Amino acid sequence: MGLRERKKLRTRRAIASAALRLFDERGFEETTISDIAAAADVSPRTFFSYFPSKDDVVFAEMDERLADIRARLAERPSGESPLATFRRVADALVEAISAEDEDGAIQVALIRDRPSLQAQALKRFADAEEGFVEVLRGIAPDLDEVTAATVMGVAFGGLRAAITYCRAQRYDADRTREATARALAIVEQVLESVPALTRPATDDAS
Amino acid sequence: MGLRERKKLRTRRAIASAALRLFDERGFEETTISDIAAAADVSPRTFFSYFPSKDDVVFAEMDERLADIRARLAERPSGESPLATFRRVADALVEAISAEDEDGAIQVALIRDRPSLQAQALKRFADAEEGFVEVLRGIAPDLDEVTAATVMGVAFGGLRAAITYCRAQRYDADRTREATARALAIVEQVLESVPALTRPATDDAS
DNA sequence: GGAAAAAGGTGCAACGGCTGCAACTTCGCA
DNA sequence: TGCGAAGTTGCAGCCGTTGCACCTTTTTCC
Repeated sequence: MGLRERKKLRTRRAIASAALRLFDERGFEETTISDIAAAADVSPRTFFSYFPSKDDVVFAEMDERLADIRARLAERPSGESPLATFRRVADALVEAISAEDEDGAIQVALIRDRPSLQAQALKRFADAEEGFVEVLRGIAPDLDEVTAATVMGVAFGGLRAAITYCRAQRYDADRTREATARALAIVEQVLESVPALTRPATDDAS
Repeated sequence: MGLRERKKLRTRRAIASAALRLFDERGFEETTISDIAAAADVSPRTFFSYFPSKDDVVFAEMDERLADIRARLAERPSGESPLATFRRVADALVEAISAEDEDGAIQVALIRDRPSLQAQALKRFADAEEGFVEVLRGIAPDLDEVTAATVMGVAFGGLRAAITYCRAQRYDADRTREATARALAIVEQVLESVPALTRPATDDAS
């Protein structure tokens, strides 16, 4: 990784953390792009070469983790059942959004309190779901498409609802893990009733 | 209903349909608030006393129907089981978003093709779900909260995924109804396995 | 090591969504 | 008929966002 890329990453992080800090101190709407740029020591114009919008900077970290998960979804051990794959992805998702550090906590509060950010968080979750549906279609091509979409909607819907609940209740990371584990137990019970999901996968190399 | 209110409603409809028509003709981003205002014969400033944002005009009709559904959710026949209530709400939801008229079709296409509008549609769906969770808490106070949220997430998640699929596939209203019926069958099978939902409701008058 | 090319940063100007404010007009009611 | 409330409008302004042209830094290739 060259000097250029390292510097870019550092700048990106600087902008994101400056933004989070300012959002926390004086509020999201009360912070302008100029403020963020000044705090991160770049020009306002430069902000937009790192993030496409002010909202997106809130999701900077989450997007990195989601990209990771998506990438790792491809490296599925051949023959693994869809259910097992889902379990892995679900665990990773829960970890991806558990706010351990200070920036994470600010981000969670921001999203919880702002409807427009909530909407964008939901969209990201839906996109993750869609990615999983694609994988599932590859694994179980005999499964009817509406059924596949519905079953994944059920799975991700349950998980999402549990996470949203934990956030609304201001659960910490530990209690969140505990609650989502219970939610996943319910969801998995559902998934186990779909035969196509528990089979070890046909594994055509499509 | 006085002259005043009738006139307001007429203006609201005029703005909404002018907007949809313009979005269809020249595109969403290419249409400005001024354009819409001119087409609806009001001042640009007035637009914002009817809709809080340009995006919201796309959801004008949907929001009316969702408000209806929410209102009717309160008039639940006493003793009806949560599952039966869900069925009613789900049917109403599917109807609420089935695009029968031309404006509806434009609206559906707009949302399908624009990520930011998709996000807002998801938010509306999530809000409907939340309303249902509140009702469920009233009906079945003995049901654990995480479980209640998860189960409703499962139900609405499945329904939402099916609807999204139909839209992506450009299904017409009939095929959408057929596909969502299948999705609902899957979802209801899940809900039937939760004892608290099939009981005719405790009906404390909370 | 140095020149050319590529990539990144910056300032400027502009557009458009959105808001507060202060008139002005219209409507409902007594 | 006249008064107060509600609705409409224009204005000025903030801010997010973008295209463009110019400059600086890094990389690449000889």
